[in-house]
Amino acid sequence: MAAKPSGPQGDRPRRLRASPQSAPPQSAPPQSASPESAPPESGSSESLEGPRTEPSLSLDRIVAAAVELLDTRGVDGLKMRQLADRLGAGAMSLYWHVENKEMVFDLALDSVLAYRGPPQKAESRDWRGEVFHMLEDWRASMLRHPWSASLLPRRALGPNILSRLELLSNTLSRAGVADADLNAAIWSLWNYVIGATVTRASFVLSDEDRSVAQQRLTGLGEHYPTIERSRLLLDDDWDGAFRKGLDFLLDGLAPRS
Amino acid sequence: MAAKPSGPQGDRPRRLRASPQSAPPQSAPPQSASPESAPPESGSSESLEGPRTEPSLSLDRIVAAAVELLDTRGVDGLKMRQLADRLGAGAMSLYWHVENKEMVFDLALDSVLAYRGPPQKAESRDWRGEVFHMLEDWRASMLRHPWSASLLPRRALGPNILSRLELLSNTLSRAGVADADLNAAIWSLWNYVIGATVTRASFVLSDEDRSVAQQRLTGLGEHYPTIERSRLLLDDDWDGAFRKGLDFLLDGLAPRS
DNA sequence: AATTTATTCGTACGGCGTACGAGTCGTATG
DNA sequence: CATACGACTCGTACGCCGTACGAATAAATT
Repeated sequence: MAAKPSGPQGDRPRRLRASPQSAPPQSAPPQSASPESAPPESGSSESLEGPRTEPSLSLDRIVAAAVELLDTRGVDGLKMRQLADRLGAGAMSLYWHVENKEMVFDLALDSVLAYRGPPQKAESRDWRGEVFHMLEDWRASMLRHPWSASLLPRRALGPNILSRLELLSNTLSRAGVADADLNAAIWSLWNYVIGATVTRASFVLSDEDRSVAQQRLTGLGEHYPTIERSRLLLDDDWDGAFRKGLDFLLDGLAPRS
Repeated sequence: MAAKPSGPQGDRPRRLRASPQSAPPQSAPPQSASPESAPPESGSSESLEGPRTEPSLSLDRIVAAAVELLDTRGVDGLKMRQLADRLGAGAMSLYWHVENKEMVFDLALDSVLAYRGPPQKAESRDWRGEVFHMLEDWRASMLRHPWSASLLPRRALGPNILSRLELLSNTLSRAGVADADLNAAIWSLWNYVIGATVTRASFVLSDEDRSVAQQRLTGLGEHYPTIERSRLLLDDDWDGAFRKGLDFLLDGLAPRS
C-alpha cells in the first residue's frame, strides 16, 4: 500500500520558472563560461564547506548552455549528460528544471528568436523598410544558429516567435494592407523567411560530406543544364538573393496596400 | 581524389542499386520470429533451413517500407529494427544495402519528392499556371508526408529535388524572366514552398500536445491582440492562403518577365 | 569438389534518455 | 534544540537504439 497521494500520472513538482526576458547578449563566440566543473570523483570528505555558494542550476543557465552546445555540435550533438557536464552538474539534475529533452529544444529554439525591435522610432512611415529590417534580422538570427531551421518544423510556436508574428502583423496592418489580405500577406513573408533559412541551412553543412552525398544521389552522368548554366547552386550570394526575392514579394504585396 | 569507388577506408561492397520507381504492394507478414536466444552450444546440428526462398531485400523495398513507417510513426518512430521487421528481415541485413540510417532518411526524402510533370502538353503559354501547378504539387507531396519538412533542412539535395528545381528554372526561363533575376526568382518560389510546408507541418501535430506545449511557453496572461483579431493562427484555410500568397509573389515576379 | 561471391543475420557493445529513490541543505515550526 | 519539510542534486539502473563484427548460407564459378 502506502500509495502516494499524488496524481495518477507521474506528477512531479517542477519549477518551470517563467523569467521575463533574458537573452541579454546573444553570444555565439567561444563562450566557455563553465565555472569549474569539479569532477565528482574528488574525495567527498574534503570541501564539505563550500567557500562559494554554488550557483546551482536554473532554467536560464540550462537554456544558455544548450544553445551553446547546439551551436558547436548541432542538433544531434546535444546530449543531456554533456549539457549537464558543461554546467558542472549531474545529468539527472537537469530534470528538476526541465521535463525532458524536447523541452530543452523548445526553449533553446525560442530563446534564439527574440527580437530587439527596429532601430528607428515607432510610427515610422517607411513600413517597407521596417518589414525589411524585421525579416532580415529574423533570418540572421536563425542563420547564426543553423540548428534552429531544422528544429522549427517539429516544435510548437514559442512566445518569441509569436511576438515576431505579432509585430509583423502590426506593421502590415498599419501599412494599410487590406484585412482580407492580411493573413495571406503575413504567411507569405513568414514562409519566405523560413524557407530561405531552411534552404540555406541545407547548404551550409560540411562541404566534404555534402558533396559526397550529393554525388552519390545525383549520379555523375546526369546533369541539370539549366541549373548549371544559371549557377543556381554555385552562386553563394545568399544575402543578395534573399533581399532581391523579398523585393519581389513586397512588390506583389504593395499594390494592395 | 576519390576517383574510384574503392578506398583506403573500410569500404564494404554495397549495392546501391538505382532503379526507377516501383511501389508494389507491401506486406507486413506475420513474421513472428521467435528465436530462442540459445547459445550456439544448444544442439542445433539440425540444419533448419528456410522453407521458402526469401524474396530478399532490395533498396527499393527498404525505401518504400521506410516511407510507410515514417508516414505512420514520424521521424522519431523510424527504427532500423522495426524497418527490418516490416520487411521480414533481420536488422543487420539492411546494412548491406544501406550505409547507415542517415542514408535511409536521404533516400526516403528524395523518393517522396518525385514529380510527374504537368498535365498539359509542354510548350504551354500559360507559364503562370504551370508554375502554380508545379508548386502546388510540390507542397502537396510534402504535406502528404509531413516528416519531409523536418528532414529537408538537414539533408543534401537528391536528384528528384534537383529535377524540380531544373523544371522550375526552365519554366521561368521560358516565361522570359531576365537572367539577372532568374536565380532570385527561383529561390523566392522555392523558399515560399518550403516555408509554407514547414509552417504547416508545425501546426499539424497532435493537437493535445501542441496546445499544452503552447500554453506552457506562451503564458496564459499574455496575448497577441493583432494575431488574435486576425485569427491568423486559427484560420485553417491553409490551401487558400498558400494560393493567395503565391499570387502575391507571382505578381511581384511578373512585371519583370 | 572446391572456391568465390552475394547476401542474410545473431550477438554484442557502447551510448542514449530518463525512472526511481536516496542524499543534502536551508529554513520554518514545535 | 529537535524535527520536519520542501527545494534541489545526483548515482544507479533499465530498456532501447544504431551498428561493428564475423559466422552462416546459397548461388555462381572454376
